[in-house]
Amino acid sequence: MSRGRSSYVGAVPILVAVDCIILGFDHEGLKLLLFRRKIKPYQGEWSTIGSFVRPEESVESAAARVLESHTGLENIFMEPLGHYGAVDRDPGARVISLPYFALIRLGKEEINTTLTHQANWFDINAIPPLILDHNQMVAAALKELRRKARYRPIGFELLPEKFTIPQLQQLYETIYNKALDNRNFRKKILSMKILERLPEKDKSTSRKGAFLYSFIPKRYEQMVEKGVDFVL
Amino acid sequence: MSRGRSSYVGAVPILVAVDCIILGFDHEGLKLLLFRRKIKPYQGEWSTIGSFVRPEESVESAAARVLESHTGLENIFMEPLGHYGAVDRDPGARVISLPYFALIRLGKEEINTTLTHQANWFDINAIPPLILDHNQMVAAALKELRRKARYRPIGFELLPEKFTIPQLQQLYETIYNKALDNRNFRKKILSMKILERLPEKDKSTSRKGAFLYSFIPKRYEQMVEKGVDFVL
DNA sequence: CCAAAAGTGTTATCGCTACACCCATGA
DNA sequence: TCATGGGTGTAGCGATAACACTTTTGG
Repeated sequence: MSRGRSSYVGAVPILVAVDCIILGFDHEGLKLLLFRRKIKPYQGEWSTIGSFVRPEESVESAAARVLESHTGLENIFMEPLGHYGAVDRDPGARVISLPYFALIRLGKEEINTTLTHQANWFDINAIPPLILDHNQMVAAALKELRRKARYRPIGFELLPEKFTIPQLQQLYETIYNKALDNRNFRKKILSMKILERLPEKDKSTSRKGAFLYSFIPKRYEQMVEKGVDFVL
Repeated sequence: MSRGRSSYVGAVPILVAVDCIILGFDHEGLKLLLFRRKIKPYQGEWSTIGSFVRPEESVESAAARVLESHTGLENIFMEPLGHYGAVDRDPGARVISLPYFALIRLGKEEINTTLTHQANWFDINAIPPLILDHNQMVAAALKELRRKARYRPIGFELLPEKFTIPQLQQLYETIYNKALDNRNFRKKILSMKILERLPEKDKSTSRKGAFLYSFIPKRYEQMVEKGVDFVL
């Protein structure tokens, strides 16, 4: 009982890390942000980005700190993704990892800020071998993304504020890896009444131009609450 | 670098606990298994059952150990349920908790074995105040159970091997807290083709008797994989 | 005027919902 | 014989899936 405030005599503390699986979407498809590891073991290899949880911060703020310090982004959609707790998963020490999965809106700016720290966006279908069990974590994140996309509208997190319906369709097609009928897609997404059509058009991808839409936050939230079976 | 095999200098280890949220189902409804806490602080108060993760065991096996040592049950359906990592959640020490949610089949035997350790089954609608953030964990477990029940067949975990359709319907009614039409329920569940009708009847609840069914494991697994929107 | 992407309707089918009565049996 | 829970069918409606052509406009 001589170890400060702890009354849990005999319990052995363990290193706890958070790892961020950062996904983004742009015209080329779904991307994963990876980093060259800065410490040993496995220094220099590709890895998701993580950090040990510090005594004075919550697990959640550790994850936010990691994301912010490597991308400059704050208030990002993040969600815990289980835990990895095998005894020998990390040869450097016994470490329990709590991965978070983050969805970010890809614009040109974000990509630049990250290129500074030995970072790179990888196409989701061409992920290199990663250290430890990180490939597993990425696979879990992808599975979770697909699950999520099915049961709730997604897009607020992965699309810019204004987007076109073809863009949204492309996002779903990328996630499901499957072509969708554009008439039915439009019908279904519009019938949810979570989109507001703006007066502007995006002419960057066609001569005709596609109308821009934005999510109606209130209705979007209602849909998330209620749950939707968005099989396409 | 004098602390053994760790190459993670400066990282501060933290106590990690697992907590088991144990749910069961019987003729009276959905139940939660709670225990009187054996250690300080909060000794004697109602709590889910937990333990610190030991250096030589994985997180998962810690959860299995806790469940086994308090109920005698092995090979139970258990699933991690996020994590609780606020700095001051436990006044005894900085502890990160990794709750697991377990579903067990309630028979008379199980109840007896647990009554020895200051344990009690509580109706899910009458949970007493629990220590720390355990009420939150229980609420999360319930929410997860409802979510699960909607998106995949459930029942393998909560029902005995042989069960009747009225029993299964009652399980869903309890989970959703909502009455269901028995014709439609039957139609839907049978159309999934995951049930096999046995030649026997259970006569314990009616003079006529209800046919016993069992799940067809293979088809059940397929359904779980594929996902179902089981809104009733 | 043409290439390229955006946008638009209809029909057939399927699954869901709502709803009420007969059946089997033990006491 | 009667009380109790178990078991069954159908019709209407709404959602989904399949399917091809017109519109716009910059070059």
